Amino acid sequence: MPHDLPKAYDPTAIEDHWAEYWVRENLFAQSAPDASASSQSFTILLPPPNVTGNLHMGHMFEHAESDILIRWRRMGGDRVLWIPGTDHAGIATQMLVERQIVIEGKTRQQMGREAFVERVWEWRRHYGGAILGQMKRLGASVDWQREYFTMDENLSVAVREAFVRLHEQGLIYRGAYIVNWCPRCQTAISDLEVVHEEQKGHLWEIRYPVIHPTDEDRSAGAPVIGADGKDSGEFLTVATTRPETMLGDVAVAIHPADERYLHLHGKKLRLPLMNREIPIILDEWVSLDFGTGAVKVTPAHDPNDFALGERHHLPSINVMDSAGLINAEGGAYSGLDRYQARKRVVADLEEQGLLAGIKDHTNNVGHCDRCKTVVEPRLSTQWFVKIQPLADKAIAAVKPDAAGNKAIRIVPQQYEKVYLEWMENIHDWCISRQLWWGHRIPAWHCATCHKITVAREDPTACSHCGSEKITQETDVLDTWFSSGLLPVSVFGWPNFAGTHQTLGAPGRSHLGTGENRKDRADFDAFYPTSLLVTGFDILFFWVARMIMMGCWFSGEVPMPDGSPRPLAESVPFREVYIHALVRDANREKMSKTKGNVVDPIEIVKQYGTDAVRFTLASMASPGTDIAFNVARTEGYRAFANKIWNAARFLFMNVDRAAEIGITVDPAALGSMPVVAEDAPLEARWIVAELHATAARVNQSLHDYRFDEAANTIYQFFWGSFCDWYLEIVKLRLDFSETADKAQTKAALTTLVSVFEAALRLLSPFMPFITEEIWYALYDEKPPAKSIALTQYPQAVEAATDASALSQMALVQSLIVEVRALRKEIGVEEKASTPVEVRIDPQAQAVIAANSTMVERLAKVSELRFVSAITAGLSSHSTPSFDVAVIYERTIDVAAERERLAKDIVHYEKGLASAERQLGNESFLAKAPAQVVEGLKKQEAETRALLDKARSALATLPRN
RNA sequence: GGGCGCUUAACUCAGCGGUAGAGUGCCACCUUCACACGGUGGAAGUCGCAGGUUCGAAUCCUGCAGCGCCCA
Repeated sequence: MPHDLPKAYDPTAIEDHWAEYWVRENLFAQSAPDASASSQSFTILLPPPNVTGNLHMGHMFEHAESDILIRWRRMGGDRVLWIPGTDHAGIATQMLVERQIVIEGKTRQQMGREAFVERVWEWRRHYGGAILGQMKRLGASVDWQREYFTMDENLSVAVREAFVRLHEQGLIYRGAYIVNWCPRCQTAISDLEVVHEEQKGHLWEIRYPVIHPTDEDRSAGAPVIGADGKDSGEFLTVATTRPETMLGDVAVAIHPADERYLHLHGKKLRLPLMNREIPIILDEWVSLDFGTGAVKVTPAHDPNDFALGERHHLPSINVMDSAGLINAEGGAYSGLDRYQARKRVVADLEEQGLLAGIKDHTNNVGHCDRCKTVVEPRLSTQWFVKIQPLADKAIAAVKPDAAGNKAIRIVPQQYEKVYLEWMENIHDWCISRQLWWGHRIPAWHCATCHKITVAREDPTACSHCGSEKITQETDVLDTWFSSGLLPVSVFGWPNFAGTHQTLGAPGRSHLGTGENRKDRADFDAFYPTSLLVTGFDILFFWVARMIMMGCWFSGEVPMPDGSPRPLAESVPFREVYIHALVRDANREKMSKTKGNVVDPIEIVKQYGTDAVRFTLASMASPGTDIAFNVARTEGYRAFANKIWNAARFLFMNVDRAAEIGITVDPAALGSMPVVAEDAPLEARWIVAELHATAARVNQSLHDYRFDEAANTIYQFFWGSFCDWYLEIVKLRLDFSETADKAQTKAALTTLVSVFEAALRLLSPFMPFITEEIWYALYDEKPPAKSIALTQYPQAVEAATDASALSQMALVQSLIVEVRALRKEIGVEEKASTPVEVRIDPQAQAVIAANSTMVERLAKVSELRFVSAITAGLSSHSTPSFDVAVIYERTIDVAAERERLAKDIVHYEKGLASAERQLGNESFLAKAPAQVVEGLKKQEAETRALLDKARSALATLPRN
């Protein structure tokens, strides 16, 4: 029998083996069921990690939680599917490869688009998706056969179909707007890719000379305050944090009600440095309090100014090129970098006496999330999705309906508000990126009629004028455009029948052929997915986009029976579980710059995957970030070791039993253990505890309380099973000639079956060690290919043995008191002593029936039941009994006196509190009866204990 | 500026209306034939502060202080 396990558990010795085995055997692959299948499906789509990324603690945490849920559901009998994959991460990947080729002395421009993209593919084939390899090592029970990549052919088809369809629906437009522009990456980026950081800067106050009205103005009836074309000698002072943008100013705005400037209504200003006349405009958006109350308007370089410009029909003057250099529109400053230009502009203004002041000012400066370059708001032509129609559905999906039902439940619920807040204030989505790596926009510009052709198949001629002079749009789509589609695209959309038609004609007849049904079998079986597990920082990234796009496009796919798909069935997932953030031991956010990043793989190497998973699970309480501390992991490595050694103990006994012909019936394993009514107390107790534990764990997991579930199992395994049950069962495992073989066999059966069930209970949390021991338990010939494919323990109501629980509690209490007494009076560890016990008859029967337990676990040589404690130097009292240890040794009277005095204070306090409440009529009148009863009982018990402690103190010898 | 969260034993966190809990750490003793990644026992908290509601508050409400996050 290969039961000879090493004395200490070494995770590194087994984990690689099982990780490889699980992948090799494709144990977690899942296919669409045939029509007769009755099991419920439980599906999770992995929020796609960045293909350039490496696994960090946050991933490991997210994957641990997902895997626990997935393994738990799988063992619970659901048809489980967890789909892994990666995101092509446009900017990040392009940057990474660009850096590589720079080292080789090349630029992507030199290489050309096609060669560069091929180079990126090459990179991705060799190095991409390191995270997935790490997931394999960590045992994530995903279906590797379904691994996706957002640039895959089938997913690209989905992206193209989605774009074309939105375009057909009038929801995609192209226009010039202010976008966040990264001068380093040379592309537009989304609001969410901009990281704001507070920076100390300045607020420059600049005087703009007020000029006299021209003839033209005068003829229009404007007030006259001086000679034509000359400065009036008056200035309007504006405040700005970016003085260089004044080169592109087209107006200055003031609040119409601002009394300081009433006389300037209708006037013009001369823009310093550029000598351009610009109007003073009135707009209520201007804040009276900020700066001077006058705002320079630069529509091409600020989103608010752009909006102002639109309202007031002002031109936009773009003074900067894509690299952040001042262009020809910037006159004398042309060619300067934006910061050089800032210095020069300020210096020149000062020289001309137009700088009114410089104030310190802390402002939030946007940086590119990828390269940390300061983002420049820039006017450029981009592609947008008109988001409101999509957002409306996405709001409806999360908001409770009239009956209080939600198509998507967000857990914890507080994030629902955050989501709705964001979704209700959403802006049109800029989906174009000036990159080469990504899904190229399927639009063609016509050189003849200048119109745009958008098509599913690459066109050869303009759809408007037929000209063949067409060129494809160079921009690619935002990565999230493709990741947002994943919930539908991974299940085959739109590559099944009934989707190549426009809205308004949802097919019902497309399901007629068997082939079509097969095409969409995955979709029918797994959409909507059950759950998305992700961090709150992703709420607006994938979660929001998946909901918008999932609802939009799946809504067009009829239900399997041909009926229209309701909202509740068109959502991409039914629940979103938002997990906490993992921080370092000092609660600091982990970051490369701070150097406090904990590499999960390193920790795993030291402590084992199971211990790290268990740490993460046990700390995953809702609403609190995890301060990852290896001290906890050390504790759970010890836990793994404890289980390991419990297994060794078990195997040792199984082997010894086998020698005298006692074996455990395999039929006793694999389900929930039950026990005969006349079985020994510890057997009835441990089985009852197991059922209670299973019930609690299932409930906790159902509530996403990973911490409760983990701690419950920990308590059971270590506290109940190892500390008590194993110690007691040693009494029953008699392998001698004279042994009662039936008793030994029964004990062994309970021992093994409870342990086996406990392994299954623990398996989702610690898949490696449980797999290893489970195989050993079955002598390497288990009834399934993996413990992960067995049944999860489910509590049976009838197994709730309250009397076993209370009787065992009594026995445990007596043992604990005797042990404490022995310590107090200094009994040597090895010595056994008689004890006196004063106890009521009913409880005495319980103790008497289990006397061997007490004798063995408390080192008692003789149990003497008495009507009052008569012997012994020291006694302990509990509400159930008094107990004294008989031992001939002088006790430390002073210490004993101190202990008793302390007890007395404690009891007095408790008694006073109880009496105060019981003396309160309104308490008696208003508190529930059971609370009053409980308090009365407690009062009586405390009083008795107090009396006993007092008399014990009085009888102590004087010294 | 708007919103959210946190403050409980030395540390990390549960508990969220009925006389304070866990893990780690700490102290003492113990190498007992599963385990020293162990066993046994023990010490340790006026539950951030101030009001209020309640028979009763760590738990509900209000204010304050400190810490953190998100959005603008």
